[in-house]
Amino acid sequence: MKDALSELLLRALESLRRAEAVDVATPDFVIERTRSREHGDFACNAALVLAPTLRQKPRDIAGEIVGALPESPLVHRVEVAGPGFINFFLTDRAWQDEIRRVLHEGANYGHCQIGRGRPVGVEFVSANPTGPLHVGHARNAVIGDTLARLHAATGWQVYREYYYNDAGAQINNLALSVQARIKGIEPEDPRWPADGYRGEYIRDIARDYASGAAVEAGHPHGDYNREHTRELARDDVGGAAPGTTGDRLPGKQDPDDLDAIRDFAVAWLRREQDEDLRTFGVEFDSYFLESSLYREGQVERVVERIAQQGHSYEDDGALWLRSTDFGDDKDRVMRKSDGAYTYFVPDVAYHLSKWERGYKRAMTVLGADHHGSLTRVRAGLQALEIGIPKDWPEYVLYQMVTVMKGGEEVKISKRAGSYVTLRDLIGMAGLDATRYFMVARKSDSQLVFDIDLARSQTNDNPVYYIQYAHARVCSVQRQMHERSLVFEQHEALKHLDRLDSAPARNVMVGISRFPEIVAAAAGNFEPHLLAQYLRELAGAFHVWYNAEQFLVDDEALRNARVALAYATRQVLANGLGMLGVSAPASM
RNA sequence: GCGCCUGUAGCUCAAUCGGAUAGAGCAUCGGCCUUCUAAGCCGACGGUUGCUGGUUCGAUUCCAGUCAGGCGCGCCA
Repeated sequence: MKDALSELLLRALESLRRAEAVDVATPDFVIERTRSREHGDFACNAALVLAPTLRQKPRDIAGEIVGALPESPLVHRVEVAGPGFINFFLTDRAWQDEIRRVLHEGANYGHCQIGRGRPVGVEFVSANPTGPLHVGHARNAVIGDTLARLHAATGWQVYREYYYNDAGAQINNLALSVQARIKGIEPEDPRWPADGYRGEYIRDIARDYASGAAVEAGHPHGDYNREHTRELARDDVGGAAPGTTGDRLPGKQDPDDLDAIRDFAVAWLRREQDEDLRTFGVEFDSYFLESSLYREGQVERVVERIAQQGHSYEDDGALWLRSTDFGDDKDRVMRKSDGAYTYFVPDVAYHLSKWERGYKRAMTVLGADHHGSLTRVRAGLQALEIGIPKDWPEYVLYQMVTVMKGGEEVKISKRAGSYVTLRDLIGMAGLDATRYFMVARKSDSQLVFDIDLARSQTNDNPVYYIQYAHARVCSVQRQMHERSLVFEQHEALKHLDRLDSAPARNVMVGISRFPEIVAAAAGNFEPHLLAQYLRELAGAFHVWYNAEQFLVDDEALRNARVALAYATRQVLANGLGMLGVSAPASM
């Protein structure tokens, strides 16, 4: 709809330019929905934007533009208002056409081709396989998955990827912790490893290892990026290649075989994370293991390349990245004096891999507590001097989640082992509510997840409000069936002019916003716009539902109303689908 | 000390890359079920957008400063 108006304006400006009334380049105007009906349905600020360069009064310019606008069946009238806005009042026909479009396009309504099939890599969750997923990962998972769905809906070829930090000190720490448990050492024991993981799950892993139980850590689901899958197939963790059914990795029972313990523990935790994510409706196209970067020499390669480009230096026996050349506030160690690499070097190698795999657009969903690594990774990528843009990859930072229960904050601490897991959260709040809450607000504000509130499944919970609207339409459909009323869509669409009430009109206007919302939510990495919008559309529907009876005797009127109800249901279903929230037929 | 994020109604949050009269829900108070699901609807109450300046036709939005909260600043990951 916006596009149609934009087209009209561009034609008006073009004809003015030919008449030499406006001799500047097309201004960077915006067309937006008005807040108030008095100002029409859409407003455009083109005249206000042009005024300074043309050195004319905005209202005069607006008048000229309006005079040059071509006729359109969508536009009822146009007026100049306020300081120089051009306000469009649309015809009833315009809204009715949109309803026809919804019913015609069905599940595709709201989709667009902005992405033009280009590949985009969405990396999210990427939790260390050292413990169960917690509420922070839940927010990450929902934001990432929703962004992935939104990008798919806007015409991008989406690849979901999970990066496993399965190498380094923390994994060693995991192995030592499990080993201690195998040997019956408790965290209070002086022999317990320093900074060992104290969580109960360590005990579970130890028990399974000692009993010789097998663990499968494959990922037998999803559509795989074949080239990448082949690369990962050389992986040695658990012997499992993503995309295969996964190999069974039995515990060796030997308490002194630290390598075996490490592999078993990582596979065990990956399996658990996979299960949780699958339950959560989140799946990945590929899993990338940090260990593969070391094994294939990619980390070395990055360091050498940076050195070749003259962006590193040695000091105190360590190798440093001159990251201050690229906007960091201090230089960073790449290789410690003991020869080990610091964590961000494999991160750079990993992102280099993404670049080489052709992700001209890549986004990483990252908790705000890791935002420091962002500058370092980008600096490292710049230091490679291979033409990677400064702002690549794009990061979606989300602020911390605090969990409230019984009026008290539940501390999240992986080391202490006392934190609310994703599994707990879903168990308490339910899948739909958890997913909805996690994207219902901007990712850059902190989120307080009140477990008591979330589990009280009442009208406090906006997800029910939305689902209820969907279920109500389904109920109307059932009623029609019971009363042997027939809905003929083709016939109904001829009578949409009967939808002349204010509540019905608000529903139509609300529906027509959906494509704009989807495009904005995807383009700005703001999935909360969609969550918010669905609440508003459901609200408009409930108002209309209460204001007018749908199943009336007048057949033409009845069909018109049912058509609008079905269109509403379609948009709610499409939107909920993008959030990964179910759209129940009855409640 | 430096960097990033946040500050909007009693509470939880919106506000479409600077737009016109800042909107919802919850809470409080008052109404609506012989009609398609009352998990709903209608009405009332509720604001100096933390504070002070600046930029301009216009600022919750941008800039500077300031106050408050969160996160991060390691040869940890």
